Amino acid sequence: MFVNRETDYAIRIVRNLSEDELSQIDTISQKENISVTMAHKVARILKNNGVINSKSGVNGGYYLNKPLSEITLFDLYGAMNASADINACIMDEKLCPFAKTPMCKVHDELCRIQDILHDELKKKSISELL
Amino acid sequence: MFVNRETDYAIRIVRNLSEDELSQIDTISQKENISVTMAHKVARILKNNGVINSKSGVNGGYYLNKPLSEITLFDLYGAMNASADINACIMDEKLCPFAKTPMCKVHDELCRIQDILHDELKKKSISELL
DNA sequence: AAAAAAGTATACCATTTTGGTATACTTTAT
DNA sequence: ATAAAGTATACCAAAATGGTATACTTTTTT
Repeated sequence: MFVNRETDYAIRIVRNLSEDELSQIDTISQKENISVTMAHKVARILKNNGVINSKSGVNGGYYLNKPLSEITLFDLYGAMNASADINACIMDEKLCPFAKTPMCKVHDELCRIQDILHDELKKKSISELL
Repeated sequence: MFVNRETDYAIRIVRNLSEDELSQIDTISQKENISVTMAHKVARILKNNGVINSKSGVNGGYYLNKPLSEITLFDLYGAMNASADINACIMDEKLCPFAKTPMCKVHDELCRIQDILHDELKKKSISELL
């Protein structure tokens, strides 16, 4: 599946955050029906990849550094997945016997479709998914 | 990866077939740099899913029932993958806690993007990838 | 200082998917 | 009969997926 479970959870967690207040994982996990341990895991990954921020301790929680309207599906996809490429030959040309000489039409076409897909993921901000 | 190795092989195998002549796996596997056992495996899957046809025995081989220009990337993707859905919540609404009541914007948006992706896969015929 | 709330880190687990190979057929033209 | 070609089944190792468990550290409040 292109969008795996953790990426799905990431979207639903982030749409509960804002710049001006701290939100707790416990609350979000209830609201979005995600197990609390899984929600912790996903939030930590998002933080380690710079998509969200946090404050530890009592009254702590997660928050955003920029408005929700400036975070896209592509940002979340990138944070949760090793690669956003749709085919291995795009990521690693060694896998494509025709990458260079003279040229692989399959590779070209998949690149084109990937661009369209990425554009769509970039177009949509998470604030539009509330 | 959205397009896995076997699906990639499927595209490169099919683009070597035609309606009017029989092509042998051995030849194709050399031409496309795919191991002969893997090429056999993929060809068999394609045949079992009705995308290509074959004739056994000496001078046998694989062939097409309709022109290459009428076979799309979507056809091959469908034959090689259990589902063409980009998110589990699209395939199985039980996985989406908000599928129905009242409605999940994430689900809706992913459906929209999936439609765009599928349209692109349907637009392109394999004859354009020679 | 102690307790409580909240995030952080690491590690582990079972299951499924992926990518691939091996072996042994069956079918058909020569 | 033989050889060429597709067909079927089964197996395998490695990686990805989806998830849990345990044990921190950090910070506020009392």
